[in-house]
Amino acid sequence: MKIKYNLLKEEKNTHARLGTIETNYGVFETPMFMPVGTEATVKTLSVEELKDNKAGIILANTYHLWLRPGEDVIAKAGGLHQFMNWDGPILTDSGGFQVFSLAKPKDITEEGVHFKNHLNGDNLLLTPEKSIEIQNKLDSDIAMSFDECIGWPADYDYVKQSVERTLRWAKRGKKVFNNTRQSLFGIVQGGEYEDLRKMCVEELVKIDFDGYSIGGTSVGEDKPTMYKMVRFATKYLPKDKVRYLMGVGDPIDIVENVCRGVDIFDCVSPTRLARHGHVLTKYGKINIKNAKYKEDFSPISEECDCYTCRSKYSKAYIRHLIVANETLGARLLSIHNIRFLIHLTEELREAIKTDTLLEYREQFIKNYYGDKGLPYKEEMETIKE
RNA sequence: GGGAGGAUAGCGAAGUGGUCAAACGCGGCAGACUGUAAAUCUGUUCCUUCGGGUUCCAUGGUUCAAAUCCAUGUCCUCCCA
Repeated sequence: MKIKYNLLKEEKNTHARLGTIETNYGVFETPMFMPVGTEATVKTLSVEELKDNKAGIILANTYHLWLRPGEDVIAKAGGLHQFMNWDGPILTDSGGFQVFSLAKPKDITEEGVHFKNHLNGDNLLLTPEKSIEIQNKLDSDIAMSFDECIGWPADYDYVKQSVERTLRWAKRGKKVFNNTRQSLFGIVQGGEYEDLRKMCVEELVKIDFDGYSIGGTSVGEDKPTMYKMVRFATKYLPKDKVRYLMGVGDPIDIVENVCRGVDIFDCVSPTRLARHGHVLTKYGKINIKNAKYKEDFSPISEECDCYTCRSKYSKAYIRHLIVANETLGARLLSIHNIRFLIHLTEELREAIKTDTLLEYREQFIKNYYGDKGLPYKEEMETIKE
């Protein structure tokens, strides 16, 4: 069956929504943070650890799995869930982000995108049809349309023609889509231009997708610009479908964008930061490699319920592991950071239930940024309007 | 006892008359990272009141100028007895 989004409640003072999503592999609540497992693994974590972290859904990447091990291998294994031993929901990204991170402007044509295989240099062509065909075989719960993710800043004319092409690609993908167990999402592009975001939403809704995501953010823009882009999309998106903000996972961005009506987030940052020794805490991000933690034998957080903190692994020990380049360090911090973001979404859900989201936001900012204050000028208008 | 080669910043190691406060690597200290070509990348690492000061085993010497040449000493490595 296709996924089913149930809107349970809208928060009184913001655009935040409480909901659930039913899938073939269980139900999860939204807002939700989705850990990224590009290569069919959330780096360093076992599926048991993901469950323990209460991950409702995870993400894998079409581009990477296409190159290695190949979608046919995964189909033979019985699909991605079987292959990676994960019995929860999976969303596959289409390869659209790799258009931004790997392709050059000249590689992007109406037909699709020419890549150099980053593993062996082969010339490859990924098209909207090919992306969907691969995702159908991977048998994820949610497939994404193949889009052009563009950087920021980008001028209006370029964004306009790019959005129009992304819409044509979305149509082409939908046309060949043929997996009845799977849902297909459309991606809202349009840069920072409200009329383009609006037009994109309207055209996507005409095509009719099972859910909608917001793309083209966290590509170099400042935070107020990102929040504006998000609001230019959520403002026009249908309320009965889920909204997924792609690639966003800075804690403050999750709080701000939940306030603006986003239901799902994904981001590589908790795992990447973990591998580099950065730790998310209620009182801000810390770099555990700093010399001041050398003899700090206390856990990262007394309040955190993640495996790492529950087990009382000390900062000094984790620091040692990271400095010594031991994989356990990356794993303990990945567990903690992912749990931190998922726990954050749990608290946001509570605040939505009790209509106290603005208060929660204010307290969160106070704790997380302390005296430094917000890293941007407050932009309350886009929460309210 | 004889011979040969060495001693350079926390460590390893370039440099063998001026362009040297001294390449590079490691280690140290810090920073970045947002749909993962990312266990990656960047900065910094003698002292400083940022004017400058003091360095290349030690001492003495040659020279306008020495990490670099000469003498002596100390220590290290290898070879022969």
